[in-house]
Amino acid sequence: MSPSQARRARQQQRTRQRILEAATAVLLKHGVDGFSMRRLAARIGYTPTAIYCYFADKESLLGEVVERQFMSFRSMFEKVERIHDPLRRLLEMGMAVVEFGLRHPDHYRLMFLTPHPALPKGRLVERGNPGQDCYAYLLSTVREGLEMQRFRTELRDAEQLAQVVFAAVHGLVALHLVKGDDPWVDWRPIKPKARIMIEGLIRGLSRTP
Amino acid sequence: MSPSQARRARQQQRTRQRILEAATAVLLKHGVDGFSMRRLAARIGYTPTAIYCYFADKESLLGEVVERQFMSFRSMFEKVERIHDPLRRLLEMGMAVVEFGLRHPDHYRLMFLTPHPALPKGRLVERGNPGQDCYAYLLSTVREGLEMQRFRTELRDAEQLAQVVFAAVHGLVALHLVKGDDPWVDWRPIKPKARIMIEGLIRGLSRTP
DNA sequence: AATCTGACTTAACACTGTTAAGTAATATTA
DNA sequence: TAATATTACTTAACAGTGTTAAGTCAGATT
Repeated sequence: MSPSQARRARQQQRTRQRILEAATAVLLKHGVDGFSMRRLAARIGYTPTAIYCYFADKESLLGEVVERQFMSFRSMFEKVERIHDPLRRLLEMGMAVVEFGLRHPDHYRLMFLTPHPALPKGRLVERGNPGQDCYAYLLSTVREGLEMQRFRTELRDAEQLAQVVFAAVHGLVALHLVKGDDPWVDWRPIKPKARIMIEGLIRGLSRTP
Repeated sequence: MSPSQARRARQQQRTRQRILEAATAVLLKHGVDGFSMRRLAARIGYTPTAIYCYFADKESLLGEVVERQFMSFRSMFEKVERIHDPLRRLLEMGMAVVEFGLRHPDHYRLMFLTPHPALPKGRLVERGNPGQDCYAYLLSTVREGLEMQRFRTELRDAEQLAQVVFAAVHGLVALHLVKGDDPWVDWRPIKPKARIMIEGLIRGLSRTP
C-alpha cells in the first residue's frame, strides 16, 4: 500500500468516525424516531447520499452507533467490579443497568428496544471478553455464583440464569421508557422497584442455608 | 335525533369497526412496521384520506387497535381464574403473558413496546375493573396475597409488587421479541426461563415460614 | 324542486430511505 | 509534463410515507 493510499484510508476512517459521532449527537438530540439520514447529512454538511459511501444503509449505521454505545454500557459496570460477592455484584449490576437506562433513554431504546436484523457485529466489542462484552461479564458473574454453589441445586445453566436476571431488570427499564408516562397505571418509582425485584429474584434463586 | 340520523350514526359506527378490523388484519399480516394508512385504505377499498374521516391520525387509530387487543389480552387470564392460591395464580398469569407474547408478537409489540402518547383510553376497557382491565386483575391478585400475609413483611405496596412482577415477565417477552434472533447471545428457550424467573421471584418476595 | 349535509375522492405537500449517473479534484502512470 | 484513472463527493430522481385543503356527488331535508 502506497503512502498516499494509506493517507486516504486514514482520512476515510476519520470521516466515518465523524459521521458516527454526528449520528450519536443527532440521536441524543432528536431521539430514535427523529433520526433521519437527511438530518444527519445536514448536520455534517454533506448530502444524504454521501453517507452511503461509508455505510450501506441506515440500519447498519445505527448498528455501529449501537455497538459504540454497548462499549459505554460496559463501562457502567466498572464501579461494581470491586464487589467480591458475586450475588451482591449481580444486584449492583442490575442497578447500574437501571441507572444507564434512566440516564441515556435513547441509547437504551436503540440498544434493547429496537430490532437490528443480522448485523455483522464485533467490530469494536470482542464477543465473549468480559472486559468488553457486557453479557460475557454478566455470565462470568453468574458462573462465579454457580461455582460457589450459591444457587439452588436445580439451577445449573449459567446462560439461563444470566438471561433471567437481565430480562427482569430490562423489563423494568423497558416498561419505564415505553409506558412510564401512561396514566393508566399508577407507576411507582423505578429504583426501589429495581432493588426489590433483584434482591427478591436473587433470594428466590439462591440456595437457602 | 331523527331516524335517518340514527341510521347514519349506526352506519358510521359500522364503518369504524370495519376499519379497525382491517387495521388489525393488516397489522397481523405485515407487522407494526409494514402497517401504513395507504395499505390499510387499499385493503378496505377506500382512499387513504377516507380513514381520516373516522380517525384523527395513524396514532389514534393504532391506539384503538391496541385497546381492542388489551381486551383479548385480558381473556388470556380467564383460564387462571379458577386457581385459588394467589401466588400460584400469579405464576400462571405470568406464563399466560408469555404465551400471549409468543402467539401474538405483533400485538404484544404494539401494546407494550410502542409508545402511544397520551391517548384518551377507556373506550372499551373499564379502568380498574378486574374483569376487563388486566392490570387491575393483576393488582387484585397481589392484594389477595398481601391480605393472606404471603409476602415478606416489608412489602406492603400492591402497586409496587404488581409492577415488579409484571416488569420481570415483560422483560423476558420483550427481549425475546426484540433480540431473540440476535446471535450475540446463546438464547435459552423462553418458557423454562419464565417458570424459573417467576417461581424464583415469588419465592424471593414471599414470607418464609 | 331547491337546498343542504355528509361520505368520500382528487391532488397536493412535506417528508422519508435509497440509487444511478454525473462531476470535479486528486493521484497514478506513460 | 500530459493523459488517464481513481476517489469523494453531488445532482436528480424514484418510490414510499402521513396528512390536508378543496372538490364531488348521492341522499336527506326543507
